[in-house]
Amino acid sequence: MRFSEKVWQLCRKVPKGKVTTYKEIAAAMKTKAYRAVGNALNRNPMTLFAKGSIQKRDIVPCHRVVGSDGSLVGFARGLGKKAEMLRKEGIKVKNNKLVNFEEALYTYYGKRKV
DNA sequence: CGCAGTCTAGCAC
DNA sequence: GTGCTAGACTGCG
Repeated sequence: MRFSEKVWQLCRKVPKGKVTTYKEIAAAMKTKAYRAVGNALNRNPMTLFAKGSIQKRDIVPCHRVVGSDGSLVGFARGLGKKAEMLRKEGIKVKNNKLVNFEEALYTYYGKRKV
């Protein structure tokens, strides 16, 4: 479970109006299981995991997590919903893809130089 | 476009 | 308790 918890915390670290990628999260935890990251986000956070450092009030904003391409991959609630939420946060989405992706991209390493 | 790599969670035995 | 399958992904051919 440690894995999932870490994923959620990293997700919560993402400020509003910003997004992150599975790759970044996985890299932040020194892993390469991008799939496992998404998997953890998919199953656990939605069910509210009030345990340990995780606060039930602070659910994981899984909608702020996008693919490495800045595309709205996955999301069981519906990509359209995800896009809408992101747009409300100030992130522009076009055709299930982030317009200002790199602009709104939040990295745990500080910065990412193109 | 299709296959391989990586990790966790769930189900079956 | 151990083993196999499936999955919100990514990278290479």
